[in-house]
Amino acid sequence: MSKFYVTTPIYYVNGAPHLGHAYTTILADAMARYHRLKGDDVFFLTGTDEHGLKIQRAAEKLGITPQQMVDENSAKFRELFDRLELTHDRFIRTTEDDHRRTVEEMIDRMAASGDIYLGEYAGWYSASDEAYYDESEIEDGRAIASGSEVEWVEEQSYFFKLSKYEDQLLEWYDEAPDHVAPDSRRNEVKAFVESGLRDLSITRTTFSWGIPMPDEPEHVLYVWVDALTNYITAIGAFDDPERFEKYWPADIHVIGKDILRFHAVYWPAFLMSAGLPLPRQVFAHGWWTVEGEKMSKSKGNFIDAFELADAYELDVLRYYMIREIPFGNDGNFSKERLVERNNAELADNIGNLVNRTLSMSMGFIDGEVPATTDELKESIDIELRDQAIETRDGVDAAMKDRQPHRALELITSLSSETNNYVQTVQPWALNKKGETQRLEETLYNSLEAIRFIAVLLSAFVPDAAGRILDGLGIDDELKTIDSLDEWGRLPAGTKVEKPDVLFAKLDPPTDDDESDEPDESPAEDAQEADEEGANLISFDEFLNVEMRVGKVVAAEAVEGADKLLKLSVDVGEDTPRTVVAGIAQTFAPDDIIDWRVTMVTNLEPAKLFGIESQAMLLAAKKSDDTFALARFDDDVEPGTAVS
RNA sequence: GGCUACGUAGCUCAGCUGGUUAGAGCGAGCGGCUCAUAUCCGCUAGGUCCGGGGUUCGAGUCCCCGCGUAGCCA
Repeated sequence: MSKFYVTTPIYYVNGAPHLGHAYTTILADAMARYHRLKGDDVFFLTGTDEHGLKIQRAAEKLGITPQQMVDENSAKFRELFDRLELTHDRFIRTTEDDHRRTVEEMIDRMAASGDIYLGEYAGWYSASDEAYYDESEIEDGRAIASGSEVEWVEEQSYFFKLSKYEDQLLEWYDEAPDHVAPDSRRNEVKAFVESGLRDLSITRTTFSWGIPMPDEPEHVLYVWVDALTNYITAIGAFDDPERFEKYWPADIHVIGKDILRFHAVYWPAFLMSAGLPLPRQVFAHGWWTVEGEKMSKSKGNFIDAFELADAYELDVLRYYMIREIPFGNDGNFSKERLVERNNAELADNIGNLVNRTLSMSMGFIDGEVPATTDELKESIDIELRDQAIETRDGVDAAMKDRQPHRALELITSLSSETNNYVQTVQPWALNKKGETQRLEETLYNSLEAIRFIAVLLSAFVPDAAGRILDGLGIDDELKTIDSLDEWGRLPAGTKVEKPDVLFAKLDPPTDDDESDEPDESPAEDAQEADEEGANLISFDEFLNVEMRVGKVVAAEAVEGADKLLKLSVDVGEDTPRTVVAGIAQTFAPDDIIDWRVTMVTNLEPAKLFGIESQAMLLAAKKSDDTFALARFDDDVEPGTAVS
């Protein structure tokens, strides 16, 4: 019996669990279930990451302790995973005692290797991103990438000698190509390491919510040593050597691509430093978009994991998420696709196969598995058997290759083949003609094929698979992968029973459902219009443009620019706006004083010749390249809205 | 900007180290069966394999250039 240790990332408890959390954990769960089905000794770990400045600040804001806050938020994840019927063996929390001890021991070992030293850290830090930024990544006190505020931080910090492990890491990547997967991720990581590694700051003194550096209580361990170490805490590292040695190294760390570097560079280096074996594989999966759009809070298309679980049967959700995208790729979450897959593959193909076969068994042979002759004689029977065996092997290979989507594809194909078989041998015709022996043979083969399908399916759609197996009335020992070692183990005389509808058909989403979608942003509307090739904007979009009547109170030429005038325009505010307009070749400054003109007042400011223009003047360019302004009569008050 | 991938039928994608008429699923059209969740089965659809150049007896599959898309560059 071999072992299988699979982990998900531990999830940071600063928000509600969403689609992505559900996806990662469901995938890991399917792997865990598959290996249990094979009889492996499985340990499946998930949990929450609970330290850090972001938590500390969020708790302060709410007037509660960090501990209260993480207790509450961690519970949501635990609840979700129960709700999704995930089979983790431990839900770890980084605030647990054994974790603190493990981290301390980890640090001691790294220090003993001479890899930890005290230094000075200075840089631009964003608390909300929990990241430091380079000078070049900052603009106006904000990180360009995320737009979040940064502050200059200088502090003493302990460092880890990451640079020392460059060569060893590169060796590890080459030693087995699947240490980091998929290949594209491995390339990225290699390129990163090859470009040279800097030592890593691993402590902070600017906050206190974390595990203190041993003997240095002023210093708190900063995210990664703390978080990554959870993978060994959970299986008793340093506490329970026997258990640890049984499960470590992990067979696969399933992660999202955003945390690849930490898992494929820092973590192995930490382990090398501590003298521990490296994980068998770090596997980064992709992101889900939602109906073609990147999922984000600001877009309002955020899919809450609980809502997802409310909306669909667990089996359907699991099947869809695993089947839809090749593991490692990005994918698009679409209700329409989910419904399609459910209806075509689960309901019509698999569900109906089970239903029709069991119906015939009930109707033609009294619901009792017939006795079989020893050898299959008909070539079509032999083909079905061979296909079942091949599917079993193919599924196993696909799981080894980390292609769970392929495993599901193969199982569905076997179901198709079985439908085909039934269609060809026509048990209903055999029944009518009274060819009892052949009828029994064909029904037996169909039922046995269904057993293969259901056993293989039980890692992915456990509830439905369980109901099929119950319907076949077989003992537990015939529900394992081992029991698929040969064709024909379904025992004669077993009473079968037709299960309730396995997979209900779903109605395709209607336009009404679409409009139910959380608020669509103007940007999306614009994009849709583009896609349709129409140059039209919606009324809402139009309303986004704020236009007002402006009175020109001053005007002068812009030095060095022969086309520009610098204007002061009263748009009904306390102070006039400065506006730079390209109309100098048509109008002299004095011409336009006191004119009531049309201004766009919510345009983002632009700098022209060093002058910030705070609004835009509307004008028509005539065929002779002179301008005409959109003007109002003098009795219109400055600031009046134009629509 | 540098690096790395990718660009194949309406859609989603397979096509390993170059070799017979480029495949699958879904969708669409036509036909068949009736055990079944109006399910299942069969047939059909002829796509410049992003564009151009090159290597080769032969390239979707290798090389170069261009266009486009994505990811990484603490």
